Amino acid sequence: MPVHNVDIAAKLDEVADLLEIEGANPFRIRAYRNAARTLRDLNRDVPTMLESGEALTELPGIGKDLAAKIQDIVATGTTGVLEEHRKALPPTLTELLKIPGLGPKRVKALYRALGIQRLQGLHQAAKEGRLRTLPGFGEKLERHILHELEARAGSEGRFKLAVAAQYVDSLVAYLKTSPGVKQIVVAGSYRRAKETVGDLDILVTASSGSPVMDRFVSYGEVEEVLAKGNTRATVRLTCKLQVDLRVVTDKSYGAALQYFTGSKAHNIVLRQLAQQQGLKINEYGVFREDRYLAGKTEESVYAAVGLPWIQPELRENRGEFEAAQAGRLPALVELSDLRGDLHAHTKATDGRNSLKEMALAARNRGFEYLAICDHSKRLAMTHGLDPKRLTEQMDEIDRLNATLSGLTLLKGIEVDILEDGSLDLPDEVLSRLDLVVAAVHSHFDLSRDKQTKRILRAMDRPYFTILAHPSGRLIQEREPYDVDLPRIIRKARERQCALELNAHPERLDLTDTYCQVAKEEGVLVSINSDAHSILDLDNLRFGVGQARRGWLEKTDVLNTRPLNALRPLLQRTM
DNA sequence: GCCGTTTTCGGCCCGACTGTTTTCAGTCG
Repeated sequence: MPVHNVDIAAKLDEVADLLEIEGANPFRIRAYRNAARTLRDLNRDVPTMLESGEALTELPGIGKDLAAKIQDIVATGTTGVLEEHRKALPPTLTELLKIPGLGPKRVKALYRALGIQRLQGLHQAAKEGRLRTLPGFGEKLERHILHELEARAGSEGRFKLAVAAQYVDSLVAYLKTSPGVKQIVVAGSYRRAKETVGDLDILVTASSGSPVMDRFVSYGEVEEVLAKGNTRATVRLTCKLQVDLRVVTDKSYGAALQYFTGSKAHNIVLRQLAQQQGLKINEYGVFREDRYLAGKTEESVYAAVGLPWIQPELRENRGEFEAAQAGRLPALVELSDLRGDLHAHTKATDGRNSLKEMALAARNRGFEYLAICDHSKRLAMTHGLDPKRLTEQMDEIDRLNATLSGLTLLKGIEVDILEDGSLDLPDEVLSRLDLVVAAVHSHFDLSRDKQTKRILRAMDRPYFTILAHPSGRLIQEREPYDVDLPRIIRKARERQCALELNAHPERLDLTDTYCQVAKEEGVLVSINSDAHSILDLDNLRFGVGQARRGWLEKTDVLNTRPLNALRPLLQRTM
């Protein structure tokens, strides 16, 4: 059975979770977490490494013991230590750890005292007011838990785009090797670059008699075949992702692609427009009466109703039809438009790579510049920089810049915005940097008014260039903090500062709709990787997807500027 | 459980905050 690095990492994290609830040695737990992280960040497939005889013990944080366990997982899907601990405790307890406010101790208490094993039981007990009776719990925590549980209802069963992308890539590569296959494309919300996808819709054109359908259902990761006919099959993968495959004719390819890309709201409007012109659009083509008019390409489908082709990311019925009719569709920003990245970390705080490694990786990706923005001292856990260490880093950047060709490192900081809206480092220090990226990492639960004023106050500081991850949300994990973003966007215009679109797949923050607001207000957006390793630099593609959903064009994005045009935009005069 | 040894044992990032307490455990990042 093919096993992906993310799957192995999930098993190791599960061991760590269970050990934590049991109260095991914290360093042992950390060893499992470190190994999981190493595998997630790895740019090679572990099963492939094993096949070619590469030693896993060469990887950081993986010794003899963990290497053997990983081999077990690849071979059998599990390993002894995991099975043991799954017997000792209900394995569903790990679900509870995902609720902010619940750590191992409280989860254990919930289980021991109330017999709570899963989210459903937790919800019930919280509603009945039984949580507050436990030592260490109170009314406030109970309310908080209830709120978190209710906020996440409805998002179950969806996959983050970057996670789905991992499964998609190998499945598509597998299908491509089927005889007779011509075109393969993933449609649906995946193609529209939505931040999460519920299932995958794959379209294939193939010569008649191609065995692609049989190959699809016999893919090694298929857990269950839910339906299988001549032109359509549905399966569920072992990772629980549902995948539809549709085989269509060349003649219908464009119509099917349009139809299955959606969104539903977009397609309804398109079909209405067709109806008004006496046409009918379905997944087979555009028809007048029963006469086929178009459908080979998506362009031909839109052209049949008098519209230019509309980019998939815009297809949400959020004004794209009006823009298309007026000839005002945006020329959406592309990954290749980015000239650099304005937010990356190094080993100095919680990154994995050195300054030099980050610089070389950025240069390899064709960047012109990379801004090093490590954490400030307030984030003690990350070993945040104080003025002295920041100064040392600045000196190191100067030395590196003197020897590097083709890439300029910019001096920056991801400085914490403190509760009162002040910044975690003095102006005198910030003034010596090329840019200041400021971020909220604490006090997420201030009232809307306080949170908004806190950020507005920070934006008034003389050295404030970019507001990092403006809403603070973690997709499917943590709700955004309560803040008046339109007001912050207006402030950004007034103060001539930029907003970040953090491209980390768990953040994608600014969201698409606020990208649109920023664009309307004339506020520049910086698409930043927030890279904590050299591989994270590749996350920019997810940020670009979100930016495109937010209608951003090249000129709306700060880091599409070449360095000489960028520098004046980073300078603040007040 | 890993790592790096003065090679088989000791160190491994820890400070701030919250809600619960009545002096601090648990969680977060």
